[in-house]
Order: sequence, then C-alpha cells, then structure tokens
Amino acid sequence: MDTPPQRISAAESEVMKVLWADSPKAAEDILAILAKDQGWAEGTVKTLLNRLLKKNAIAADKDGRRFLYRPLIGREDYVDSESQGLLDRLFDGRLAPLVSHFSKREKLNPEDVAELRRLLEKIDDDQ
Amino acid sequence: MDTPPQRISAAESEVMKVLWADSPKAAEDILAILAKDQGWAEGTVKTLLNRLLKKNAIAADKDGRRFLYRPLIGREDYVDSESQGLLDRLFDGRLAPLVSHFSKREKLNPEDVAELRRLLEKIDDDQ
DNA sequence: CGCGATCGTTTACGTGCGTAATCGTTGAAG
DNA sequence: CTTCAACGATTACGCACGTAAACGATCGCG
Repeated sequence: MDTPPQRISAAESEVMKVLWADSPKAAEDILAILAKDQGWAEGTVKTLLNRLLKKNAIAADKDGRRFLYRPLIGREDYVDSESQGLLDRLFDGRLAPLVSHFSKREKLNPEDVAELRRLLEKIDDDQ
Repeated sequence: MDTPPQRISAAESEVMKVLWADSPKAAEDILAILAKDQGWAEGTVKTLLNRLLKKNAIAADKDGRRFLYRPLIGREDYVDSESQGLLDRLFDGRLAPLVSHFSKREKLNPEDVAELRRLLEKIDDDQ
C-alpha cells in the first residue's frame, strides 16, 4: 500500500539532498549536516524525516537501536519533476525558451556557452 | 513605501499570467478567464487580486466605479527569479547541468536541439 | 537492577495558501 | 429618495509547511 508519490517540500528536499549525497545514514549524521548547513534544530530534522517517511520518500532500516535512512525516490526523478514543472509553468514545456531567457538576461557566461556547445555535440554524436 | 518584492504563489501567478497577457483588465474580465481556465469561483479571484495588491505585484486604477488592474512586476523578472531559484536549488545555479539532465532523460527532441544550436550561434555572433 | 542518555514519536504553533462566503459601499434605476 | 445590483473589502477555514518542544521507549553503564 505504498502511497502514490507525494510532493516533497523545499525543506524536505534538503534532507533528501543529504541522503542522495550518501546513504544510508543515521539520524545523527543527517542532523549534524543540516545543523551546520541550514542551522536547523534537532526537532526540525526529526519532523522532516518523519514526514518523508509518511510520504514514502525515504525508508528507515533498523540498525540495532537506531535507524538508518535511505532515499526511496531517486534524485533524478525528483529533479525531473521539479524542472519539468517549471518548464511547463514558465516556458511552455520547452527548454529552448529557457535558455533564451537566460541568454537575454545575460546570465550565460562564456563557460556556460562552451559547456552547452559541448553537450550539443555529444548529443549529435550519440544519434 | 513600496514593500520589497514578496513572493508570488502559484495560484497568484495564474492571475499575473492573465494580466501579463493583456492589461489593464477589469476584475470581471480576469474572473471570466480564470473561471474558464482554472475553474475558480469569484471570491477566489478577488482574494488573489487583493493579495497581489498587498504584495505590490499589481496596481488597481480607478475607472469609474470599478478598478482596472495592471501588473507592477514584469513577467521577465518573475520568470527570472523562479528559474534562477530552481537552477540554484537543483543545478548548482548552472544552466548546462539542467540541459544535460534533460538530454539524459531523453527529453530533448531534435527540434529542441536545433533550436538550442541556433541560440548558441546567435550568442556567438553577439559577442 | 535502576537511571540516564539516546532515539524515535507525538504534539504544537504561527504563517501562507487555496478556496470561498459574507459584508459593506456606492452608483444606477425606478 | 429608496432600493437593487455590482464591486471591492473583510473574514473564514482547513491544510501544508517550517520550526520546534515535549514525551516515551530502550539500551548500556554503574
């Protein structure tokens, strides 16, 4: 009876980020990282872990007296839905208008452009 | 004393979208569009308009007995902050990783690729 | 064997949001 | 003038979220 994928909030995604970087991890470790990076108190992190558990976004495997947490949903899937959502909302679902937007806004430095070019070449080669 | 730019919520952005498409507009017109597109009731739209007013995202100019609404913040600025936020959160603020993500996910059709290539050429020409 | 530290669970609370009903004002029609 | 309809303003309400404190179980140490 796994609940269908629910939405992961911004704060929750910070927890996911930690787990995606390296898992499984004990609550203590997660807490340590988030206390440093986000300045969150222990209770905050505990709550977020529980909400993620309820959403079936992570799993907790008993390891002796504590639990080890690991992500159930992949980072790729999360990133995918988030970015697709933005593209749909703002750019009619198309990537090019987004790039165009950034270039108009001069948010593209030469390095970015070079990397994009490399990417396009690679895509060409692949097909 | 214009309050610093506040965050525009998803529902509110639907109202903005209507105004960005064509403004100024009377509440009645906005309502008609959103009732059709989003299925919103009158009260809902009124509330959103007021919240946007409080956020200084739109202005209301008296036109006889009614008001005509117009956006105060530009669509470009909104799009900019939204997309920058996503890039920061998910792609370390860089555009290339996002494009890479989409290509890996096979979300790029040849048409997209062609358009991206055109864009890059144009950017090259411009500098 | 009891006690305290350590985890996880439960409860809490203010805020913003989505959605809407109700209130109050005011111009227009009779 | 009086009353009605139209419009904006105010109030409402449940839910998710960010943030956290309080509670409860449990394991290891003395």
